[in-house]
Amino acid sequence: MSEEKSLNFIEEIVEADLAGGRYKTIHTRFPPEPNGYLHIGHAKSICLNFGLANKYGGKTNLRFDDTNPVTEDTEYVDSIKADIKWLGFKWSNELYASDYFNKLYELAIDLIKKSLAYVDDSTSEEIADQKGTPTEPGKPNQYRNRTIEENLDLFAKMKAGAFKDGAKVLRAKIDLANPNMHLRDPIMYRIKQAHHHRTGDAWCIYPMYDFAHGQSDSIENITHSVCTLEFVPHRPLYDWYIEQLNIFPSHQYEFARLNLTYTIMSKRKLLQLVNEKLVDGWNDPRMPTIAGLRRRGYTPESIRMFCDKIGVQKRENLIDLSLLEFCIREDLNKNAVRRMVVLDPIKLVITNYPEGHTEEMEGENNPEAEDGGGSRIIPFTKELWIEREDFMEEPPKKFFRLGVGLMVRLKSAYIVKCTGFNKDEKGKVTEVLAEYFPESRSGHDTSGIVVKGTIHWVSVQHALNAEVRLYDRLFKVENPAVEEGDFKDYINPESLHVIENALIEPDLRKATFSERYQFIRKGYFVLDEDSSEEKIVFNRTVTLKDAWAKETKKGIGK
RNA sequence: UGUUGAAUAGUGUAACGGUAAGCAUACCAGUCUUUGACACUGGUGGUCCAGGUUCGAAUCCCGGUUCAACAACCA
Repeated sequence: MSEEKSLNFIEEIVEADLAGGRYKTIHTRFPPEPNGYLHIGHAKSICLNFGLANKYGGKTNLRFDDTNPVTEDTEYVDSIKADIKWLGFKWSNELYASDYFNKLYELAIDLIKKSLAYVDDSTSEEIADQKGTPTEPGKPNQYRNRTIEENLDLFAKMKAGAFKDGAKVLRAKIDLANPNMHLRDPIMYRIKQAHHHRTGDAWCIYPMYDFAHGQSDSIENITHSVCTLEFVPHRPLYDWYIEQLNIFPSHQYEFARLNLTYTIMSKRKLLQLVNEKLVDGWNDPRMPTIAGLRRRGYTPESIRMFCDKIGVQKRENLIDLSLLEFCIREDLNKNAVRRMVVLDPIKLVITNYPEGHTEEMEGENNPEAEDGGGSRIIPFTKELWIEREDFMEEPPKKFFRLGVGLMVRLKSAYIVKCTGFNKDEKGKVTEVLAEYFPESRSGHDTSGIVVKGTIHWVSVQHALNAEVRLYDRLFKVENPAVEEGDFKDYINPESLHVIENALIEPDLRKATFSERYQFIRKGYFVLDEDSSEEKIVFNRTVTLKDAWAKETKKGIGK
């Protein structure tokens, strides 16, 4: 019945490898460097790596690529683990590149003994100079001819701490004229007198990415080492080390990283936003981090759905934020509890309703659920808060809300007809007057009146206060990464709008962190971690689609 | 001026020499509606360019164009 879903190119490779007997089972890994929080781009990689193993019955390791002690920290290790779990994936082994420091050191010695590595005393500038350019070959220096014995001795001294940072490096002896810059005697080890978050002060030499990653893959018997496109030029080096070392042949495959409109995906830039306090930490709800999306109210299901929809390919891409928004709406429409909240209130007085009387209205929790998701009680009284934008003194045609003479249904309650309004001395409307039709009560409507519009409301007497944070896109341009100048100049100054005193229906007092809410006609919301007994805080995850807003925008355009 | 990779509706992604080039989203129009939501219906819109091979090309070959990555003691 179900349509055959086509495979992505990596799945095709895996199926061919399995079918051809190259491997009996596959083994992938997710290898973050613990120097920042995971973002939605990592989610793509996580879904791919874990998804591959899940689909083909293999395993996925979580391996921290912690070979640079100066940028890494256990705070990041912890957040990364929490985020992967939250996304719904389980790793087979929790491993660290630093687990392999001894092994890697031995492999380096092996290369020295094979005359394939040497200690170089040049400064980083000298090395850069001698490397040439992509169009000009590099030149060897005097250190390239050191004897095996001398190299062995020097490398041992490097490890023992005999030299200062930068004084010497260990380099692979490959080909200074290779058109691929990565093969021009790449650095394998550098000296860093730095404290490592796991190995402490045991080491003062640390392997470079290229001398650690492939070997770590190999040690773990990773069959398919999947990474992003910028590592394509590293692949010959990845293969070279494995071949010269004669170790398990892991293979590297590359896919295009995720780019999303109106945001940035560079860890370096995200860190900058955090450090310069342009956002409220790594988990600011405007951040594209997993922690930020979680706080914003995104669900793991919605992010997985998104990753599934964007596919996996080798071409550069820039995905519409609207696709991510579609995914969360899709999920939340089915699962969010409906509640009424007035963000920008104006009072509605029902002049023919008895003073001091309260009626208990029943409102279904979720019309998308089979049974309506159950229901809750909503108190109805003579004075209600409604949304200021739901009343107009001079309503345009097709305005299905309130204006003198117009009728609407108050959601889950009565139909009312607007009879007038009052203004203050400045001309601002202070209250809207209406009459209700007693026989139009929701569920028992015998009035025969048909209205086009339904609006939400909250009883003045029963409403509670809450802070509501409305989030919008972090940047005002589609692709801040390619704009001229500083990316921070393109931050959207209106990315956060705080409503201090929104009026929420009383049932929301029971709001929980795990529940998701749809504030009827306003959007999807989630309780924020800043909430306390005294103060309720909601974050807007995403708005509802709003055809009327488009309509009015078009009107303005004319 | 080098190497490597990539070009299919606005965006993303299928089609593996034989489909009227499919799907999703976005957009437009309409139906429905006690959420101007959801749901449903219809629509606009595409193979980077030029040659060649072939009965037949998005797909193979050949030029060209455009974009991206690569010259960190970062990963």
